[in-house]
Amino acid sequence: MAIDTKTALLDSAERAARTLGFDGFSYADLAEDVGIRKASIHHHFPSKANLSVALMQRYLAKFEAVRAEFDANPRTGGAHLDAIIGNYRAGINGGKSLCLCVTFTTSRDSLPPEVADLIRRFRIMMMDWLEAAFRTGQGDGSITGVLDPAIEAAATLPLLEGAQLAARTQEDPVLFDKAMQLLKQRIKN
Amino acid sequence: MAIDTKTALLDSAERAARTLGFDGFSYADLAEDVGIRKASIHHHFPSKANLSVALMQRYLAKFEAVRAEFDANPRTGGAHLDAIIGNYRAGINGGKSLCLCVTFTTSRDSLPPEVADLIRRFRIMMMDWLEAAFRTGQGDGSITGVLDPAIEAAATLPLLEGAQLAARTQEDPVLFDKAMQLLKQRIKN
DNA sequence: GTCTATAAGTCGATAGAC
DNA sequence: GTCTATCGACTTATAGAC
Repeated sequence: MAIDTKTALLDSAERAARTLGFDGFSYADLAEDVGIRKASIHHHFPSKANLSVALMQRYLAKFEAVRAEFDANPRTGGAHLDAIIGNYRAGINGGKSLCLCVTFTTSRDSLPPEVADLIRRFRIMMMDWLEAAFRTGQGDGSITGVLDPAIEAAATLPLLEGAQLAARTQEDPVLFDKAMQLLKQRIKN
Repeated sequence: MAIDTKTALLDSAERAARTLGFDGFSYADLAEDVGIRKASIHHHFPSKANLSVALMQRYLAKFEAVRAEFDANPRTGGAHLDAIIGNYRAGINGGKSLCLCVTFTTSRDSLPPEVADLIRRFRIMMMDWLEAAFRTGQGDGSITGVLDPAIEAAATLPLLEGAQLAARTQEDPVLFDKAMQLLKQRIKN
């Protein structure tokens, strides 16, 4: 899957962080998973704090790209909202995984301030995408009952993250779907 | 504040877990906070796994009592929903803290299965309270736009937990309030 | 019930050879 | 860029005196 060692390490660390939390895995775990010695990891990521920043940078960049690609063609607001929900649904991985923002938030104080800032930027980006989706959906009729797109977005991002948590508590993606049911009913594509 | 050492340890551990995550504090931290030696903690809680179960048991019992007390007198559905939102709002502690269920969920796999079961019971209790609130509010007109109380509850619990996360990301309780704005607008007390 | 002392292991991180 | 070897700090946990 991974072309180079650095990418393999990021992949392994992201998987571990989203499943066990950032304090729940060690360089020894990564070393075993990737197949190198743990001292070698320090060549790519001098410190674990450094690794946490790299993880969050890549995560933000990935979802900025996802959004940009989806924005390339014109869509209904409902289609945008559906796509965002789909991304969060895919992120739970059968109820075993959470958004990196969620796991990092629980250990916020042990992480470098740069991570908190990247999470803030991720949330602004996602909130902006959601607000645009609701505004478009309000205009084209693809989302019902929209009064204020900004207020809708401010409620929807927490709902998406909370729905991932719900699924994770019982390792059951159905709990994610139940949490999203009310919102999904409002999409008329 | 705490009468006995065991309670003081539970208080300290709960504060630490909700702020730093369960993997983010050690017996040494508790010892310093409570003012005893770390070996003495093992007399009250033989292992850290044991402590995690005790924390979750007390947390569940506390909120079952909160609900029972609030249920003692008849109220509108809107008043119930308001009370639940108020409890979660109080739990964020200025944006520094999360619900124990949320922090424990991120380190789910490192905790004893009993904890996962207690979280499940906590969620069932809270979901039941929410559903009753929406059902009552549907009947007495204190909550607008309720079609299916069960579906509303399934979306609201994740929203409450997600709103806590939002506030925690930037240590700003206003983000909790913004997340709850849409729901709060529907309460007509 | 709290203490001192200590075990046995893991943690992130470094030095230096290849 | 990966390795072996090792460091010092920290982790949970135990034994046994008081």
